[in-house]
Formats: sequence, C-alpha cells, structure tokens
Amino acid sequence: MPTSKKPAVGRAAKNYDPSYSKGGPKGAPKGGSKSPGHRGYRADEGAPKKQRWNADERAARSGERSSSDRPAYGDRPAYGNRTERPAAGRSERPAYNDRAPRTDRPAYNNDRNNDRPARGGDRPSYGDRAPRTDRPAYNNDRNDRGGDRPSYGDRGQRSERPSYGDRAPRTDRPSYNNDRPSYGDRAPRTDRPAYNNDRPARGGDRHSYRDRAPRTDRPAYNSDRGGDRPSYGDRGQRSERPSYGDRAPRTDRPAYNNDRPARTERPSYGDRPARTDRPARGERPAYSNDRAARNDRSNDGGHSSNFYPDRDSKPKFAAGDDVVLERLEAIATTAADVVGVTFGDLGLGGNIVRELALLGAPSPFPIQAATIPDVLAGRDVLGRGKTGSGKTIAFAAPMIEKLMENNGAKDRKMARKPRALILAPTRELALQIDRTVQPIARSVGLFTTQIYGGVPQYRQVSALQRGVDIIIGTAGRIEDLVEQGRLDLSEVVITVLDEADYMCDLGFLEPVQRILRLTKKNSQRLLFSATLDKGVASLVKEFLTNPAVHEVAGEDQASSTIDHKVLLIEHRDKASIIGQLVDRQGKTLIFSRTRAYAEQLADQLEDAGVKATSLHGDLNQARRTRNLQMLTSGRVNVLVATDVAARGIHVDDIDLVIQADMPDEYKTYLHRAGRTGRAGKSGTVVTLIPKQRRRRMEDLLDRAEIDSSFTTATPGDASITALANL
DNA sequence: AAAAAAC
Repeated sequence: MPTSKKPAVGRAAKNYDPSYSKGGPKGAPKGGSKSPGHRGYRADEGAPKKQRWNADERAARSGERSSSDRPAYGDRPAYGNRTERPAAGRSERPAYNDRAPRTDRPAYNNDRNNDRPARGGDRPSYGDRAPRTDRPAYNNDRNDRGGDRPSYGDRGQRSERPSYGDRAPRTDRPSYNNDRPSYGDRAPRTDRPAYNNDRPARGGDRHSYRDRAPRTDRPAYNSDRGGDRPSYGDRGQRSERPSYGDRAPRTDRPAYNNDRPARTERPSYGDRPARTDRPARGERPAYSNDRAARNDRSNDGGHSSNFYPDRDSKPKFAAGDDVVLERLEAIATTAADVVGVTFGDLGLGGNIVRELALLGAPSPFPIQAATIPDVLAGRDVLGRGKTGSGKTIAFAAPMIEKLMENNGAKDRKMARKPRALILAPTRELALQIDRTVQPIARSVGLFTTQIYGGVPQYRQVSALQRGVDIIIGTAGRIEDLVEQGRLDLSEVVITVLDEADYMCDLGFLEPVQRILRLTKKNSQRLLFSATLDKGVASLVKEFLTNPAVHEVAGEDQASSTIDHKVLLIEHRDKASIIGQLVDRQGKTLIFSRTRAYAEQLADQLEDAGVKATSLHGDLNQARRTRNLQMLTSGRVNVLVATDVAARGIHVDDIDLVIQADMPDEYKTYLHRAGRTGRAGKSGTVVTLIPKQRRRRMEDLLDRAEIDSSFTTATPGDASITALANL
C-alpha cells in the first residue's frame, strides 16, 4: 500500500529522521514543507525561505529519498518512463535536476564541465520538440548525434536555470562557459564537415574530402543514422529531436570512482630479454609484385600452411609480454604496382567508384589495390597497411560491391537480416568507420547501422527492425542485442575485424570469437590492422580458410613522415614540461596510461589556460563523442586520451603526439604515433620517461623498428621550447 | 591499464 512508508523509507528513516515513519499524511505539500511529518521539513532552517535545495543538499539527501514520494522514479534504474513522460512532466523537471548531478557526485571534481556543454544554445529548438507523438521516428539511428547532448541533466534544468546559481561547487567550470556561446552552432551541426575528415583511411592528398561535406542530399545525418532511409517520411522531424540520444550515458557513472592514483611507474620489466624472433625485414620472402602471379595464387595454399605458430611456442606469448610476433608471410604491393590502376579496374562498380571519388579517393592506394580483387573473389583476406594508409576503404568498398551483387538492393524487406558485420575495438572507431562505409553503401542502396554501447539501444533496434544490410559496431552491444533476440547474425556472409590483432587481445578475443561463431559458417572474413601479426592465428585457424595475406611494401621508418623524440625527465617535472610542449599552435594529442591521469592532466592544462579536453572510458559516450569532436573542430588544441584513442582514430592535422606515459607495447607505440604524420604530413612524437626507463624504451623502439633521439630535459630547456615551436 | 553491455 502506497501510504505505508515503512518499507520504502526504511533506509531513509534511519539515516535522516527517525520520526519520519510516524509522519504525516501523504499528499502533503511538496519539498520544503512545514509539516513536521514530511521529510522535507526542517525546523531549524526557516522552511519558508528555503525554496529549493541546492545541488549540495540534494546530493547529500538524495540517498534518503523515499521512493514513495516519487513512485515513478524512486529506484528506477532506467529511464524507461522518461520517454513516455507527457509534456506536462516537464514542469516537474526540477526533480530531475537532482538526478543529473547525482550521477557524477562521487567524483564531483573530476566532472569537468565537459558534461554540460549543451546547456545553452544547444537546445534552442526545444519548443518545437513537441511532436513527441512522432516518436516512432526515433528509428533514425542517429547515434552519434545523440552524443552531443550528453545528459538529460541539462534538459530539465532548462526552465529552472536560475537555480543554477546554487550549483556553486563547480568552480572549475569557468572557462567553459566562455566557450559555450559557440556551442549554439553545434545543434544544426552545419560544421559537420569536420566529420568527413575523419575518415582514417585515406592518407595522401585525399584528406581533402572535407569539401565534400555539403552533401546536401544527406546533410546532417550523414554519419550516424544507420537508418537514414529516405523513405522514412519522418526525416524532417529529425532536427527537432536532436536531443534524445544522449540520455543513456548514465551507465557510465559507477566507473567514476576510479580515483586511483595515476601510476606512472611500473615495477620492472626491464629484465625481460628482448625478443627478436622476428625475422629481419630483409629476410621476408621475395615479394611477388607480379600481378598475374598474384591472381592465380588461389591455389598456392602456401600462406596458410605455415601461418600458425607452433603449438609449443604459444606459451611464450603470454599476456603482458611485449613481444614481436612473427610477421605474416604476405604478398607485398608497392605504390608502383598501383600506378594507373583505377577502382574500376579492380572490379568495383560505377556507383561505388563515383562515391569513392566524392569521398576523396579517386584512385586506389596500394593496400586497396592489393586486397580489393581478393575480397571480390570471395577469399578471406588479411591486410596490413600502416596507419592512415586506406584500410577502411580497402575492405569496405569491395564488401559493399559483393553485397550488392548478391541480391543487393533488391532485398529491402523489413527486418531483413544483416549480411555484413564490421567489428571495431572502440566506439569512436566504429563511428568513424561508419562515416566511410555509409555513404558508399548508400550509393548502391544498402543500409548500415551502428551497434555500440553507451547510448540507448532503441534506435539501433528499430533500425534493425526496418532492416539493414551492414552492421558496424563494438562487441559488447552486439552480443547484448543478440542475447535479447533483437539481432540475428546468421545471415552475415562477410565479417570484418578492424584492428584485428587488438581484437585478439586478452579480453577481446572471446567475445569476438563468440560473435564470429554466430555468423554464417565458412563465410568470408577479413582481418585488417596496421600491426597485423601472428597474434591473430587463433582466429585465423577457427574462422578463415586459406586467407590471402597482403601488405604494402616499403612502409618502414625510413619512409615515415614522423619524427620521434624521447625526453628523459624527472617525474616531478612532467606536468610542467607537458605544459610547455603544449604551448603552441597546432593540435596536440597526449596519451596517458590511465583514465584518471588523462582527466587530471586535462584539468591541469585547462587551469593553465590551455584549451584542452580529455577522452577516456570514464566519460559517458556523449562526452567522448563531443570531446573528440572538439579536437577535430579545433575548439580545443589539446586532447588528453587513454589508449582508447590510440587506434584508428583520425583527426586531421595532429602534428604532435605526446606520450605522457610510455606505452607498454611496441604496437601501442606505433598506433599512438600513427595519429600524427597522416596524409603525408609531418608529425612529431615525444615520449616522456624517467631516465631509469631508458633501457626499456630503447628495447621497445627496437621492436617497433623506430629510431629516436634521447635527450635529458628539464622545464624550460631549449629542447622543449624547440619542440613547442614546431 | 584500458577497452568492451546494461532496456
């Protein structure tokens, strides 16, 4: 019985007001009541003048709330009702205010303003949001759009904004507010061109597809909505509902507790013998650059026979060891092989070729020329091309061509099962891949959707219900939807693993295996990575058949446009040295080993007046998406990230990568470094280490086959200012 | 250590 408060408030009564349970009748005045029986009553504090609790009070008391007062939300973990809440509910929104702050409360200080960007100009269009009835339209899977408006925290507060004043505690916010005005333009996202730049794949001079942005035919949704089916009449409304997506992020909350101290020093691995079982580059079998020879290699079978490591050698590759696995024996393609070859020559159809040109890829890069014919031929393919060499198009374009050939766009029936799957290790990467894949797919009438966590699932699910052909996503949510019976992978005939070697890492391998087992047996699988090695052997063995292995010749340190420097520093100087390095014009990406340190460092830089933000797994997806976008758009010059940003992420014009903590693995080094020096531009990688790490660092660089200078540095040294002036 | 799920 609702009026029986006993059970519902057991905890509250104990903690707050023992007399409460005897209390007054239900239906008493709202919070701040003068009724002694009501929980809002505060005899000692002139209730009348206390209109409303401020954030602190709410935080302090939120745990004591009686669910019977707010039956709808009491312990509601999900926001289920929220979506149904009638417009009227909005006037109640004050209640919501409490909730938002709550989520972050434990880590109030960490909660760098990032989360409230949206507040001001973002929501100008709220008024027209009215058409709630058209909600079905939500289908539009505008995933990453949602990202912009992280928390409904801002939502409710809208009308109550005045009360913001009480929120005092967030003193760290100041600079943010200043930026905020410019947020206004965010909503329409006309500035999105930046998105297009994200396409990781294209190196070279093609990074200029930004000009392509104004694709008026699908302006805003370009990247996100898997379902941007034109046939969906609701399109128009979309712009008015930009907001919903972000609600979900609450799930990230618990993670905030990590106040673990940033560990910058790891015990000691130094004694691990440097493994050099990798054959020297030169020893690799002679490349057959001959196209004809390559074409009939289908019967060579040679690659796969010695592809797997010896069984007894496996234990050597224990997790945690940074070892260089044997290279895959690959067919190498050189740039010279590709001269004069067009995408059409490789077997792609007219629509796709045209779309690629629009994307800024008029002719194939070596890795694309190498893998496209084999993918079209239906073979399993392993592809290795250095960071930014065009791997996304290398698998995406032929994959789409194949899907189209087999019954392609004719099959538009609702709830058709997806026929292709692209798996990525991080959500940002999945998003980015979709930005490349979707336009190509759309050019031939195929549809894509993103399936990744951290955002509400309903848009993803409804996209699936409408029917999509290509799924791009991360492992967790994909498995989740499969378990819910909302996603059926049994018709998937092409599966791509991007960053395949990483997907074989501890923690990723098993989910990936489970997902692959759900796809059609003996279907086509494509594995790509810049650091593809025999670490993928277990996957290859179970899921691939006689794979063709491709790489691009001549991709070594000598051909790199990246300059590497190691600074030997005192640990206590680290922050000030970073501050000095970052005092410059270009975009800088800083890698930290832990989320907490990334957050802390970003805070420190901001405090020092640097426009900086962070990217790591402790942020909700909305903030992740937005913070990355802030670097892309140039709103900040500095992004401090964990290794979540190490792989695949493409941001134009990052010219300096700073490793505030050295990476554990040589592969991580290569991927982090690969965020710069893209598109043939020059870039610099600076790694800060205490001098006792020098030996380990040298070993790591050896494994990565990188030459680097080592310089002892203290704050203010010329070596540092020189770097800052690059 | 980080990443990846949570209507």
